[in-house]
Amino acid sequence: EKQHLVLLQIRRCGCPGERSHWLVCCCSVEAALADGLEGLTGSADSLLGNLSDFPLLGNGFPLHPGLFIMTPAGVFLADGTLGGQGVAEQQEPQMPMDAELASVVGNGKKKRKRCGMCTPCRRRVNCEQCSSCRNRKTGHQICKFRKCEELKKKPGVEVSVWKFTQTYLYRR
DNA sequence: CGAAACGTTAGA
DNA sequence: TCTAACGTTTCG
Ligand SMILES: [Zn+2]
Ligand SMILES: [Zn+2]
Repeated sequence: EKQHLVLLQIRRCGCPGERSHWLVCCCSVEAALADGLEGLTGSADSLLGNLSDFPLLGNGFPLHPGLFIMTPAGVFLADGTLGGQGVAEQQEPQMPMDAELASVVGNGKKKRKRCGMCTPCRRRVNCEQCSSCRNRKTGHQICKFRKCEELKKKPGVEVSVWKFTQTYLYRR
């Protein structure tokens, strides 16, 4: 099924030495309404249907469909999906990062929490013999027998593809 | 590379 | 304010 998102801000990504791409910040309709974002009052339906709710869309951002790559660090427009519309000249490279943008971008870097369900998580006593236990003062690591199986995995960059249409994004 | 040390942050 | 412990940096 489709999941609609409210577009908060679009700006050029400031990655040094990289080809430029767009950073698209969005949030759920519910979150936008709860926050009372300027210009975003009313029902979800009216939000999604009205281009004037997204002023940045009228500021040179290409409206035709493109592919977006969602990562914990933000939403990126895949290279080569714009069909050469002079993207590079359309916006200042550095816009001030407001709180909204920072929270969206920062989500990917938040500290992960133990799952609480795996066998190590359910263990409640430190063994006091593993290297983590013995080295607790300087190591700051949980007992090796209590280390969550999920946290042992790489921070796993979850990437999914989103489709862009006139005024909203939806997940395929 | 893995392990240790360090810096940091979420929660109590 | 303190503790636990994740993420990052440094070490071997
Ligand atoms: Zn232990
Ligand atoms: Zn776990």
